[in-house]
Amino acid sequence: MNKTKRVTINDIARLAGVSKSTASLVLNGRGKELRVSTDTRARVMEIARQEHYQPSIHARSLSSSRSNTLGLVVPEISNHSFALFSHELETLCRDAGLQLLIACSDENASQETLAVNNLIQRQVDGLIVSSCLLSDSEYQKISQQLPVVLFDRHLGESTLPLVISESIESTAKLVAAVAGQGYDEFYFFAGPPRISLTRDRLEGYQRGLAEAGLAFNPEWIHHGHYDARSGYEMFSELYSRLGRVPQALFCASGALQEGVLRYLSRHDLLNTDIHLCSFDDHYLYDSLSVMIDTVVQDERLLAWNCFEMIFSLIEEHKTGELQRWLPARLRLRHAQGQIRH
Amino acid sequence: MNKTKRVTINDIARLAGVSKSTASLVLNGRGKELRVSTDTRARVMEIARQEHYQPSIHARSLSSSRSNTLGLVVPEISNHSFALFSHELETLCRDAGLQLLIACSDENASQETLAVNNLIQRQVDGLIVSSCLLSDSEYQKISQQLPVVLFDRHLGESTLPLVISESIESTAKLVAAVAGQGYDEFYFFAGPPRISLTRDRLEGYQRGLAEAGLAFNPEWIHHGHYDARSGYEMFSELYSRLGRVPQALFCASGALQEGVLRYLSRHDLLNTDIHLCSFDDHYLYDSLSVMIDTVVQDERLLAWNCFEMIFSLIEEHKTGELQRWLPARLRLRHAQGQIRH
DNA sequence: ATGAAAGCGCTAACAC
DNA sequence: GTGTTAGCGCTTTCAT
Repeated sequence: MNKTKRVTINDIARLAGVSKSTASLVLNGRGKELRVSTDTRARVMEIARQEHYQPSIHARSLSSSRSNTLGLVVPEISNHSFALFSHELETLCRDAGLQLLIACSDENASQETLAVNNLIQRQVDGLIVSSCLLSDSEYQKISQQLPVVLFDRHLGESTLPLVISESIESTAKLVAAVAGQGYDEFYFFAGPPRISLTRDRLEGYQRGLAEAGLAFNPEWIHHGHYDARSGYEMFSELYSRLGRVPQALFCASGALQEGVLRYLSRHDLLNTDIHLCSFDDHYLYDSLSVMIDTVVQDERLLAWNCFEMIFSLIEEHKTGELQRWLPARLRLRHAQGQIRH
Repeated sequence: MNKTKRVTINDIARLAGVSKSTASLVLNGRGKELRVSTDTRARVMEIARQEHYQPSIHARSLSSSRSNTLGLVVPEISNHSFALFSHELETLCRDAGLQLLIACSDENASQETLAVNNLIQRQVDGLIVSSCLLSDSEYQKISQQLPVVLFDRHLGESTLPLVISESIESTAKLVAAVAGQGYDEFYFFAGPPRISLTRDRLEGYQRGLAEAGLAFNPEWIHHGHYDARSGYEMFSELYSRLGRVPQALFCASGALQEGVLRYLSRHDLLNTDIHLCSFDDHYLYDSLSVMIDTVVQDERLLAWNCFEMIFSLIEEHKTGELQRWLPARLRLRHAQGQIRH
């Protein structure tokens, strides 16, 4: 690697026979309003083009103390919902001339802290986080230094800016719709009990049961982690305890549902009578032999709101409501099937 | 946002009563070998901790002309294979103290160029790209300035470092296995004809047909783009032309297969007699009512090889083979089904 | 064992 | 209209 030396603004200025600052103005497109002559502008631009001048973001960030960079922390980029969200956000950023830095916490608190610190070192202009921490105190502190928007999960009663799908009500509706079909058991798989995500979905689930008039049984509740392995294990354990598949099961996340599906397909259980439902949809669910009723989040809408919020925070615009609960849809495949036939 | 002023190395030095350079040495863990007294070291570290000192990456990159940053360009992060790959690569980078910058080209040449330039401006220490360009000349030029590793797709006969799944042979095997089951038509969906990805898979497909003794018919070949919409449309067009589903169909990518599945499920065609096969696997395929035979790429292996290669290129280690064709597996679900029952 | 000073590439206030 | 200059925060010689 014989890295050829970088072309700097100094080189351009020298070659164009102007000063650094003039070159800087022109190259930043602000030559016009600042009365640089048309000649000079053309000359500088031309030389820059010829020399393939690439401004150094680092030098720029250093002196302007803006990095034109946004940080995103998600639990897992390979989770389909987060992938869709990230993709959308990346597009929005790119169109706005910002670079998105994506980091994964792998659903792990200390890794999350590491990732966040790393992003701060890189002087991101704003931070968007789907956090797996229990308290918002860390982010409360950070948000004194730079705009922070929490998304997907709220941290306790945090007052920080937040974008999230409404989940209690939608879960309740989903669960009520399913429970109303006359089952006498209805299991619930979720991650750690203390995080808000779990609590909300649990609350929705209980409300749903109540609405449908199914008496709640605490033994139906299972807690693990928000990953496929955990879903697999919880189901495995449940299956061997019951000696059969449960009548109905709600998974609080797509990852858990994934684990359950893996178990079912490996054990040739896909055609048994189990009513699955879950938070988070997947396009392939439409093609499954087993039908899954879901709460569908709108990742584009989430991304758009996050972006809009962080952007106005950064630009210090006054902005609307700083905590937004966005609507989620239900996708009831069983019901649809019933109507069809 | 009253951004409280950033804590710099100057502040630390002042508070610790030492000079900038001493502080720098200590904070970079090189205090020991450079004979800074244990006292001083402890004092500096302690103060840095108290003040939550976060070094500025930009300042550091500016003076050291290394950014500890790697750039990744993929067509679509929301594509499951790329998501898995990115996740894996992100983990490897993080563990090595590097930040991964992910950009999407959306399968679009000019967007790809934009993304790459952007990453170069940010002074990435290396670039990993799954390119949708036709020629490698752009990357040939770039690679004179910084290490570039192409992955997932090769550009013509490019001699640039490359990590890719072997696809001709594996496609041939897959297609032969399917075609050997006595169909008399076997369609082929792919993206643009000129890119190597398409050409390889087409070659594999034709070889497979030949092996199975099925005479190739050019009308079976359909070209579109590598996205789900295109798969949907090609299938739609084919279906209405034939007036029925084709007997067998190979999709050259997971995205195309996605589009086909969407069409099938929307038109209630999932239980018809169609033999699907595709490049790229998905865990949910195990749970589908329609069985799909696939070529399975090993994203972890790909990521690991890319990382290893770019890393040694950056560090200027001598390294092994610079073009690696990694093995891909077959996942034959139909055959498995047949064995089972 | 520690400090002073130059310089990385760029921006922006202020001269001229 | 254009140039001068002083930083931005850090690394890295070279002195002491």
